[in-house]
Amino acid sequence: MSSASELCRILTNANMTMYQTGSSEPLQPSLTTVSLPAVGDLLHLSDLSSCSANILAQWYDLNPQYWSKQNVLEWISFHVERTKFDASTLSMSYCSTDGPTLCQLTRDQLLNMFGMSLGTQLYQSLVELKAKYDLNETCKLLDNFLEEFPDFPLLSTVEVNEVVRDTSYTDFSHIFKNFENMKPLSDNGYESDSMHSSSSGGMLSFQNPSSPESRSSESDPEFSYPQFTKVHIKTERGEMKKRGRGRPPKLSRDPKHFYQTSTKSKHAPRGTHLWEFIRDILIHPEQNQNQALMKWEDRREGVFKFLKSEAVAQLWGQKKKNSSMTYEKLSRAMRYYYKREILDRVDGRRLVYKFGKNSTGWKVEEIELHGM
DNA sequence: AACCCATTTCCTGTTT
DNA sequence: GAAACAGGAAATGGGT
Repeated sequence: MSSASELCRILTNANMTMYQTGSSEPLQPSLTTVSLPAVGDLLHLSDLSSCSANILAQWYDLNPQYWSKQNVLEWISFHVERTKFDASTLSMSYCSTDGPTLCQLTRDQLLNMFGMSLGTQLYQSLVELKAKYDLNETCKLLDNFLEEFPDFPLLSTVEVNEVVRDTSYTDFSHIFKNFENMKPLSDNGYESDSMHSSSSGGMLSFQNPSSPESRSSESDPEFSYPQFTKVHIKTERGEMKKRGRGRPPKLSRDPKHFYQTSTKSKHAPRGTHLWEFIRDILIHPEQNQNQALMKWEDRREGVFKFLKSEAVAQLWGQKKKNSSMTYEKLSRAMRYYYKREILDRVDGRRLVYKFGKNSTGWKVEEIELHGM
């Protein structure tokens, strides 16, 4: 195989790995701009960019493909605690499984087994972890390639970041940007199956899940903010001054809960605004686990309706890592879109909205044109 | 650091 | 009366 086709194959595989989910906005870095971190740093980088960097669990440092049953169990336990999932509702019929079997499960299978909330969480985590190790392997291939073809002409177009190759580097932001963009999940978290389905019937066990209460969620920096009630916030702030209107500070900013996060990517995934999230639910209804969350009222006109408003809000909250999202709050954001003409008002019809002239990507022709 | 943007949060009042 | 809708006000947090 020629060096050019070899490089092409490596990058194609990498792209397929990272974009296989058909995200609505796959920010595809071009060959001319992609920054390639040195292989030796890759795992480290993905650790840093992962929100679970502080979890030194064995499973976290291992490709899911190689997980033992115990690793799988630890991983599930971790997510049960993280989502404060009521473990007692889990069916014990899901017997133990090892990593290879787990990796064969489809998203639907996971959702069937663990439900919408935990299932989605597990699926996302699994896809991310798989991608993390797949990316690592891709870079190994690339490093080998670079050694083998040091004078490959296309290399002048590839930006290999020297700062990263230098162990004294300090700034990862540019890499995080790329890595963030390369996230395997579609932004909405209900992407089509990227884990190939196979025979396995999805046998997972939950022998001894630690109860959700047994440990504080502080173990996960990303989910370190406990659920405070309105009362709590009011009391806490009321001592300083009367709780004004507006948004209270996020607890994750509290240093007590925000330890060791200086290396974590500080920005939420970009590129998906609320209206895009809504649009994607509408144009990919098959990705909602047969939940009819929304529907078109008038496809041509862009009129749509929320069927399960709170479920959509929860999904939006999940995406924004905000478990307290509600339809009431989501709808306020929707109403702000009227002024910007991203949405047009639909009077007199509850839960019905209409895309405006400043929204894109929802028209049938657009979708067909761009293969969305 | 300061500013902007896109929300998020809260709230009061109105409509369905 | 409950659920939505409206929209003001203020706050957050990522990005520049």
